[in-house]
Amino acid sequence: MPIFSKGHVKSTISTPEVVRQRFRQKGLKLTPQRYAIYEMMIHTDSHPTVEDIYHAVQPMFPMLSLNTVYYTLTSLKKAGLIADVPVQEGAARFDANMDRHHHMVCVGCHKIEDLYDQALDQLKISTKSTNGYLLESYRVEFRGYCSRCRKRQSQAKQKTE
Amino acid sequence: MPIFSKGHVKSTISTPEVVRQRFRQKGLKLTPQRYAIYEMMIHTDSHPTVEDIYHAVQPMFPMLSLNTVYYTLTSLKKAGLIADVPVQEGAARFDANMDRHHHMVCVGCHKIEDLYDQALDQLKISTKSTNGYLLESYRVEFRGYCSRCRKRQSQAKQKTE
DNA sequence: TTATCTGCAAAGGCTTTGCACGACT
DNA sequence: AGTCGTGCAAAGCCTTTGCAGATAA
Repeated sequence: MPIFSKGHVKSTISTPEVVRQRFRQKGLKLTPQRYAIYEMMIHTDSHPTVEDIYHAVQPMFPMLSLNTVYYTLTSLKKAGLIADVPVQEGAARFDANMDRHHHMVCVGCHKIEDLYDQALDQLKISTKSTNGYLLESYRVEFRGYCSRCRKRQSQAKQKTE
Repeated sequence: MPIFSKGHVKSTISTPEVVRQRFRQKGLKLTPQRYAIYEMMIHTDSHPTVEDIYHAVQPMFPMLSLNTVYYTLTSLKKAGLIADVPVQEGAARFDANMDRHHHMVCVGCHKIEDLYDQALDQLKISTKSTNGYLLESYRVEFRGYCSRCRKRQSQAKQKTE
């Protein structure tokens, strides 16, 4: 069963050596905590919060502090190994998937899923509209209801009918 | 001189009566503080933060509390009279321009400007990509450098050459 | 009159900062 | 050896909550 069923081939391969090299290349020291955090990030597409990451990694490092998670995420982000997910709902969310993609946010359960769409990757703005801006990047965020929340809604509706 | 030089005709007209009616329609009480806050919001396109609004209105109401600004903004948002600007940089930003539009964020000075572009208002996603989501809305955020920051950059570059 | 709004105060959540010890290169 | 990372603690910023008095409808 493919990890990505949507026709997207993940470009991020992570063996310990690859990770080690990637860190060295960016001038980042490779500590066990960092390795664990980065590994965890690579193997999820759930766009975890700092707390999520902390609770996922902490069992392996009982002494791990939240602070270190913050620090690590900041470092990884500066190095371009992860990105923060542009959603404004209290806690920040992070994403180790650096392939070009966009996001769908479920209004019901606040889940965030990746969206791959070629057309979205090629948006063009007429220079007339940009008011002198030199635009370098953009992101598209879709909002709606995920399949599970839709099911839940229609069931709740049936009951009241 | 037109307020909107980009071909956009502002649809929000605000006379005191219109505001009064709009509030009543939404079941909002029209207090002097609220009126002042909403008026201020309507007459700016700077996407102010709560603090910005507070400092703009406070001179007229020396007793005004930040709390009231928060409360008012929450009420106005629930009523659909304003929207929060989807940018995640510490403080929330608000916008009384409810016409369909998108935003350009300046990476240099963090200014936010409106972007009107018909093509952006008609994005379509193939249902194959949506993984069961029922998408209801979306927004596009562009990032880049505004004309002023571009000028500043090129000047700084000249000096070092 | 009554539900809402205001202002003050306090608490809450997320994040950053300071510092000394420890670890990676 | 020296720089960077870790953990603990404290502080910071933005926002929400609680409550009594005031006010718009």
